[in-house]
Amino acid sequence: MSDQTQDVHANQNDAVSLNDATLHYLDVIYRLTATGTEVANTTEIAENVGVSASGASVMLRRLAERGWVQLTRYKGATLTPMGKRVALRTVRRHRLLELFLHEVMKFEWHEVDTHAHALETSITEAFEDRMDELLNHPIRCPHGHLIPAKDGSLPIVKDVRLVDQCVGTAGILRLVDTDNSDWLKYLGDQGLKPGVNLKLKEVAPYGGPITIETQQHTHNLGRSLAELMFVEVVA
Amino acid sequence: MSDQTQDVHANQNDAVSLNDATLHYLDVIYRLTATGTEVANTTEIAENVGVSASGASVMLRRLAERGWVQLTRYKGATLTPMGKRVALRTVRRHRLLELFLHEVMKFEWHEVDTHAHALETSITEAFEDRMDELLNHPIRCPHGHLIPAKDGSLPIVKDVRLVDQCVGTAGILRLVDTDNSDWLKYLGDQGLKPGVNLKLKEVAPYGGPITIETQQHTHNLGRSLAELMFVEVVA
DNA sequence: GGTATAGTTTGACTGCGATCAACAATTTAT
DNA sequence: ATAAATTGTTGATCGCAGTCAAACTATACC
Repeated sequence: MSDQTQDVHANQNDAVSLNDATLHYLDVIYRLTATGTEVANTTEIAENVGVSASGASVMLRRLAERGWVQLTRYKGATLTPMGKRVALRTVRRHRLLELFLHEVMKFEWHEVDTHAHALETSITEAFEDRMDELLNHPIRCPHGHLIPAKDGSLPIVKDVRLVDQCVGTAGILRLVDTDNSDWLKYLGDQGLKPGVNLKLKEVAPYGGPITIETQQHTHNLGRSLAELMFVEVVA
Repeated sequence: MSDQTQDVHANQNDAVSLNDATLHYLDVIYRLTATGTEVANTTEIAENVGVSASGASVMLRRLAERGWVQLTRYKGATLTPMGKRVALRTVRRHRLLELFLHEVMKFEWHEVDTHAHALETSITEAFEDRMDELLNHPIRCPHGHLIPAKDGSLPIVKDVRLVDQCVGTAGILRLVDTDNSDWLKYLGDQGLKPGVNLKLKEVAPYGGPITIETQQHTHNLGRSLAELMFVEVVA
């Protein structure tokens, strides 16, 4: 309780009044650790934030000192529960923004990530809430990623990896798990966006292409693209 | 052409890639000098930016070194033509955002300034353009301020100060020149927003109140509020 | 098990935008 | 015209987030 206690306390509760850099790092670490991988390593983080590895290293120490991340030297970083709350708030804003940009501002689904990124740390809470209302409390962004609630909770869904299904499975495309603009544009142009009904027709062995069928077309997709797709199986 | 030439050149053309602080100062100086007053003085600027006078003084020197402002020591600052271009771009974004927040996001007219301020330095150019399209290339923000074009030009209008008109003059309210949320709320609640038809009924002498008449009501306004209002006179 | 290599951290330093305290210039009042 | 009050600038210093070069693990290979 010496002299620089003030903003630590302010921050504890509202995930909002943190600076851009902090929010950006926490967001990156969240995304890197959300997918199975237990810890995010320095180089990965540095690349995703867009700074040198040494820069990231320094910043990670700061974030650890402030209680946002759990750091094991020479190993990697994870978010503390507090850090995760903050990150989820940024993720919420990002995904709400993506949907807003798509639905209201009529941007293409492969463009929204960039613009959402520019805005995610600047919008006011009222703006966040207003988007949520306007969009009717949505659950997913245009790519199908889940939108966390303000308390950090995530909706429960039945997404499964398309490439893990057996041939003949039918389902609804729910998520295309990438923010790579080119891939999104390609898939979008083929009509492969969340909501579309599809059936798995063929899976070539040894990482080969897969064949899927929609109402209109049959598509042949390379494995790396196919691996981005998650579906809800329908009986 | 030594070693730190890069961003000076980048900035010269696109008013966009400047940091928040610079944009904020230029915006403030623009607003302070737009209304007749030839130069903006340090204290005024400091107050409007929200920093100490000494902080503003230092920053002003930096802005002068970089060619955005014309500085006369102990006198005050004005924008250079280059600085004015940049400022007008921020003003454009701010006012487009205000209208967007009002029309699309359904914020009240007294709320939009705050939220627009949070966003004005972060939006992408595409977002700016999209707002402009969506709103049909508007000319005024919700309070009636003019929206500069991307080249910095301002539409030509016939706004005149209400308090300078003689009793009996009828006109359309075009501009309420303040961003004070309380005053705006008060006037808005009375229906005194741009677009409304009104007639000047009485002007009390010695800075006393004025009386105006609209379709529905007769309003008595203190001089300071009345002075915010600009009208287009109709014959 | 010792060494090359990839990944990580440290140290010295930079730029930016602030602060406060002290000082200087300008303006106003007597 | 000088003193007092106001306004503006400077100097020292801070915190933040970055850089590069050098030093330091951790691990994988032979």
